[in-house]
Amino acid sequence: MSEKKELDLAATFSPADIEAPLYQKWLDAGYFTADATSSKPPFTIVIPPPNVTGSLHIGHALDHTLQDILIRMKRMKGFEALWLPGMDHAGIATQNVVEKQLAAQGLSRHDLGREKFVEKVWEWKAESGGAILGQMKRLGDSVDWSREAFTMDEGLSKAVLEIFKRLYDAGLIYRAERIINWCPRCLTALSDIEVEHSDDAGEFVQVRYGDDELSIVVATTRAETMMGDGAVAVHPEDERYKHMIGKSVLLPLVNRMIPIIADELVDPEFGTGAVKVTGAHDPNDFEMATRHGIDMPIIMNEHGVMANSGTRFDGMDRFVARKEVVEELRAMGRIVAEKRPYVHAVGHCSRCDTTVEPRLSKQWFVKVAPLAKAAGDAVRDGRVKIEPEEMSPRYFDWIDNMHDWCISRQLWWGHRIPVYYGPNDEVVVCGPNETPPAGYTQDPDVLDTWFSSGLWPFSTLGWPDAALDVKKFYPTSVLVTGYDILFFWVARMMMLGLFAMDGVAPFHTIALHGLVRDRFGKKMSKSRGNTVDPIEFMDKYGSDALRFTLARGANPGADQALAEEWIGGARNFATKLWNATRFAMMNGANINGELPAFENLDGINQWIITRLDETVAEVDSLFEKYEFAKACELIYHFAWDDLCDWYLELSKASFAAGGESAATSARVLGHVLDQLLRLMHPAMPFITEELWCAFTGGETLVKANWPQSNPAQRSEESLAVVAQLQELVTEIRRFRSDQGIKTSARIGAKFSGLAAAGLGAYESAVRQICRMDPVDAGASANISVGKISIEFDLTGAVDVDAERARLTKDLATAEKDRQTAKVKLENEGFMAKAPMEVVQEIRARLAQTTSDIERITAQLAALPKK
RNA sequence: GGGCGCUUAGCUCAGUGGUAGAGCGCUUCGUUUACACCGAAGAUGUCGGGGGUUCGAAACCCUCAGUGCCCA
Repeated sequence: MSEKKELDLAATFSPADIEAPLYQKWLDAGYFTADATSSKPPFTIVIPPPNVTGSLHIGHALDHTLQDILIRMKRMKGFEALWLPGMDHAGIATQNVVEKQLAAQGLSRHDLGREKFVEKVWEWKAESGGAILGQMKRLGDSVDWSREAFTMDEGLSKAVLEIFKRLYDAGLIYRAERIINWCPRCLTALSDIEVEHSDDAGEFVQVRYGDDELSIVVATTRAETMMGDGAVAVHPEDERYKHMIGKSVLLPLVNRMIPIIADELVDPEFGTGAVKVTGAHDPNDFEMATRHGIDMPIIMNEHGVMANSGTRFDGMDRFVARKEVVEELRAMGRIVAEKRPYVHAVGHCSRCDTTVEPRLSKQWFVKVAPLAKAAGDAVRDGRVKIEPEEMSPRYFDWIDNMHDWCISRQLWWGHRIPVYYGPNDEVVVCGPNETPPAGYTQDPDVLDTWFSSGLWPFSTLGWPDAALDVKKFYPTSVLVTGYDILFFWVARMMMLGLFAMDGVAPFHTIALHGLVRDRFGKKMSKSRGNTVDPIEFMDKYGSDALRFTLARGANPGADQALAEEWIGGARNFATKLWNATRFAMMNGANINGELPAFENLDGINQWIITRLDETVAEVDSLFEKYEFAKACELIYHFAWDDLCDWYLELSKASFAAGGESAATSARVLGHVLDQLLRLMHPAMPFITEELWCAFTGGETLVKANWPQSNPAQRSEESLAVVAQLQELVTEIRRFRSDQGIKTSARIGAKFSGLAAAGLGAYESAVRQICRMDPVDAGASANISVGKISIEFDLTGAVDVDAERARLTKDLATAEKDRQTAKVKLENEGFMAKAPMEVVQEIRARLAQTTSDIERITAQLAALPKK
């Protein structure tokens, strides 16, 4: 006998009451702490480290939810699951924030000095980083806090020194004078990828260089840089200019003679076909100037202010100078044509949006060719898979065409470059535990943040020391991140990981998700004012609801839209589950003892177990394929439709009957609920834990076994039985609805043909769900469903018109379907070429619709005439 | 300029050859001791346009038109 449990579950699920205590329970129990000495197979995810000065936005919530789903599932599957949390020091961004704080007090970092300033940044890191940790806990992230890492930690900094030294020794790091992207506001070099191009309105002017003797018209968008011109270049085959090649022209304003050179890089179709060559301020010009040995005077200072040009423009901002230069040239009659606005691509600093100034400068670079080749090959030969695969062309485009990587930054916050210069320009690179010779001074610059985050999958595990963690958990299993940082971060980890770890890639799968957008699919941005706060949503609907909404929208590599009411929908789902569990507990659902033998169960019980098994198998396979949206969709429909709408309703008669039938249903329901809660736990950890513990008395779902499919416990027949029951019940409900009979009203009805249809055993279930009492005679209306007919004893008048309208509509549908099937079967091509099972299906459809038509026609005829 | 996507119900999106789907929204009815954060019933689509392949196309091919992203 099943005993009824005392219910200690409130009628409505209140996330706020359970979430924080449950998270604390998990922490106290140490469930998330991975054991490097375990014999279990490892499953590792390193978190994409959020920027320490930021806060988690909705995109992080998505990213973390997906990782937590994988980690929790693998942990339940018996893996030694490690989800390693941490943060990134985010050089420029963080330094900017702290400098802004200082500026509010009227101070600059130079007022403090390097050491004091860095101290300040650490203080800010402690404050800001703490907020992020709190947010992660709210989300329920099952990360191993004992291994929390920060890119500026001692161990991770050691990894930076080690890898720098190794790369340098391998000839893959070098120092050179090159054109780099310079941000005149951040006062630092930037890598290509930290520059964002946008189409801006500029100007395009054609300027006559030269004098009476020889002149040539060049086209430019940056007139102010003419002070730094070293030559004029034309295409070698350009007939217009061929005769000028090798001669010199007068550079106006500066009054210097510069040569006319020929270079294939010049596009004769563009502008006038003649371009100025400003080697120190343009990457293409730099290439040409280098090839031809042309002077490259630097005519701007680090702030983007004209300097050392020897003209009156010195001291002017570059944009002011541009205007003034054009004005003066115009006054001189040297402007041949002007186009304004001229829309062209202009680079901006990705951190502060200042227009980037290409600048000749001595910097440290990583020679990427061999690293990028290895990183590309790892994906090409299948050692690393990109999910979804359609994203890999982007990866190849990027990695196969990468320029050398400028890694020095003129900042104070970051890993200081471990290079020391001697009195005679000797260069010494120091690895960990190495000290430079006396009298050497260290390079003042720091390294690009991505240099250290590129080491993340192994620096966090204790590398370069022979740490237990590296052995156990490297390579990591899967990297989950947004496609927007495929180049920034993922490519870097691939290159540095393969280099440092002897060709072993840092992960076997890169699972990419998309961006979270607003309800209309528009990108979220502060300027649009359509950003949302994940914490606010968690406060209102609970973490589980937010997580489920995000996971349910996460199709691989695709952006997803998000609207608040959809989170409300997920909250409703949580409440539904809550109440289903309450119902189950009220009716004695349990997991005590063996499940009754499958073959002894009735169709309804077999059916729900079959459906459960199908769902378990499919959800498992979908999660393994990073198909989060589809997996969640299946869970949702199994729980709500199959379990709540049908199984619970169909079982009510059984529970009401008591005795053995109630006991069996209680045991089956207990099993299904137990397994379902396990299956849902990775996506909705809080509510499932709360319900499961209350219901089973168990300790935790975190460490519970993941449901396993058992195809032996499936019955095709039960699927057919319940499909028939559903059709029957739906037809009766439709009749009741059409007749305006309240759902709550009990009516008399008599079945015939139930046994013949194989549903004899389920009469009480149908009566319960349709609220129909047995009655012998006195039928005032009847309907039929297949071979079954139901006579209703309606006290009031039957609404004949409503009934006729419905039957007429059904008849039309059936006739249309029958016609479609008939046309197909009469089509010789179809009969000759369509596969057997398709033909069979259409034949069955023809038979079905034919009998439907007969039945409906008879019912219509039996209706009282008006 | 190059590359990659997308266009399916009012909105956001699934759906890779066999009678068009989901969530939210909408209409009607309803407090039946799990649940009104609910239940039942219902309406809604020339699957962007045009060609082609096929017995059969939302799906495959071509083309046009919109639109988004990445790179230059």
